Amino acid sequence: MTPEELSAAIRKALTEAVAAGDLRVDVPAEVRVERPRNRDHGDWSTNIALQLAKGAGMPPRDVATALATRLGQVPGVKAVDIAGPGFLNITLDAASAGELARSIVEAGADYGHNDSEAGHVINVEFISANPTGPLHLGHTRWAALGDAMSRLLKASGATVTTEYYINDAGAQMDKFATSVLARAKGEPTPEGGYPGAYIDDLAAQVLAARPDLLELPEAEALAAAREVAYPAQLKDIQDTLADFGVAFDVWFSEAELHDSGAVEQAVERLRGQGHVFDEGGAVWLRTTDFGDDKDRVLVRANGEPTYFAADAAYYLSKKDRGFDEKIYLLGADHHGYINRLKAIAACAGDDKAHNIEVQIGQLVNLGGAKLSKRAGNIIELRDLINWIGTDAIRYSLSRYPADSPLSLDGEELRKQTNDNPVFYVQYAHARTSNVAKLAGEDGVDRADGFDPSLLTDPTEAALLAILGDFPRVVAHAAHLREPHRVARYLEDLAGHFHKWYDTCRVRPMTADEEITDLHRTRLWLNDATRQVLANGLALLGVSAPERM
RNA sequence: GCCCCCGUAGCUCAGGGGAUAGAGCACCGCCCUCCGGAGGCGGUGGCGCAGGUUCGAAUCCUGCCGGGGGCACCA
Repeated sequence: MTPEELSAAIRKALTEAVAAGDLRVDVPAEVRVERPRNRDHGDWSTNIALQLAKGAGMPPRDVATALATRLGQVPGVKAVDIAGPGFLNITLDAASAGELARSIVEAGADYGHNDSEAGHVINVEFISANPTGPLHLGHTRWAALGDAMSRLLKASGATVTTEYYINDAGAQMDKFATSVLARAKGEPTPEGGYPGAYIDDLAAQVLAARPDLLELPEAEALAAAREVAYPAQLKDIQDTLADFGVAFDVWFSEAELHDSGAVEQAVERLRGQGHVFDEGGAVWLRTTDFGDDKDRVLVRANGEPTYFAADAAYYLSKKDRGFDEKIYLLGADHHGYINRLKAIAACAGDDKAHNIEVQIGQLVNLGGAKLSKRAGNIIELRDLINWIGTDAIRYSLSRYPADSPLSLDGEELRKQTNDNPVFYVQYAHARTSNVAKLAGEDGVDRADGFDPSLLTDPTEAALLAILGDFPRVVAHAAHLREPHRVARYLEDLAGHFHKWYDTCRVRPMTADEEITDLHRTRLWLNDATRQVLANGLALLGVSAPERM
């Protein structure tokens, strides 16, 4: 019996109790069952009686009693206890609970997938770093979390497009080209330009591609520098992300928004919506109508569109491309953008509570990292991958919510020990893999038998319960956009597996020992655990090694 | 000044109104004739402060204290 089935059974019991006149309440659409912290409280528990007591005008324990007698009759339910103020603690038959092991193995990589976000068409934009330098630590948190979040939403049935907005227009690109050209000429980095040895590398590439560079007129030289350096830098970003396991569906160019006229069109569309006004020679968007603390300029008095105008055009592009929900994952330094971005949505006629969602990732502090001379005393993602490894970085960043400031220690993350939760989880997966491999060599074959009533050990009930919780965890994490819940779940699961492993042997002890259904059934449970560990790690973009 | 995030064990952090507040590390004890000891079992130790809402608050509200971040016709 899965928790979903149990939840349905409780609803049915409620409906029957109401029909019989034992209770007078509205039956809620959904009844939540949860795994109690304390195993003495059964396999599953629900506080539904406490929640309904007020509406029913009865003491919670009386509501619980009315439900408990009916629930006790349900096949697969072994015991129902009323505890504390009115909790219902439910224990399942071993046979009923154990069926789950087989259904997980049969579902395979699909186990955990659910339809809680079905019908949602979502655009997830993250990182969107300027292509004027390498990715660094500041981008890495959202690289890990944004990618995991997208995977979670897909697994929960949403239609998801991931997108990287390339800020390849405007003053910072001019500064970038100027910096590269200066270094190509052997001149010092201009005031306010981009420092760092990577600029020298780009300058060398420009000179290699355009040996005539230094003879060109200034404007042409600048254009040439940009033509070579920009794609090279963008490719560096793309290659680094590929190595980090992050693949974007769309790389969206800001310059194209300008070149195609989309920015001017956006201004006119917003004007048509009635939220644009002219003042002091500039064109403004009245974002204060929708919660912003001041109105924003779209077109400067000198005729140049602002960055904000491109933001508006970009939002409209997302809207036009059919994305009902637009998720923006931004760094902490962008928190001032929340209100103005939401105001764009509202000015465009959208619902700023539904069509746009902005999340702010707080800063990560990494101890022990060497700063990059190449990029000018920042911590480069490329260096992090080489130093710590993709799995450890992604996992470490994925196990904390984005909105909490975070301090990590690089040397700890390098350790292949328990200081490092990623190894705890991966090790559990490697163990399940090894057990499966050795059991196969022993001649234990799942196909020869499955008798879940044999899974009577308390560690087996606990393991089955947490395995059954996985789809709910995925759905919940997707709904809240909180991938860290999956990581925490995996650590919990790994712990339950290790306890079971220590208590219950899967394989025969000796070659002479007869292979029984107990061996086979435990192998089903081992393999179900392995599957869930693998599925969970996949959602985080972390590998599930068979050997470590 | 105004706005946002965060204050939970010695450290890094979970905990979205419920039962005795959890995990890893650190520290102190145990457990391999047994599938990987990168494991398991036990112990020490905590909700910044003050009010409020509630049958019930780490969780929701208000104020204060402390840490981080943000205010633009920059990008």
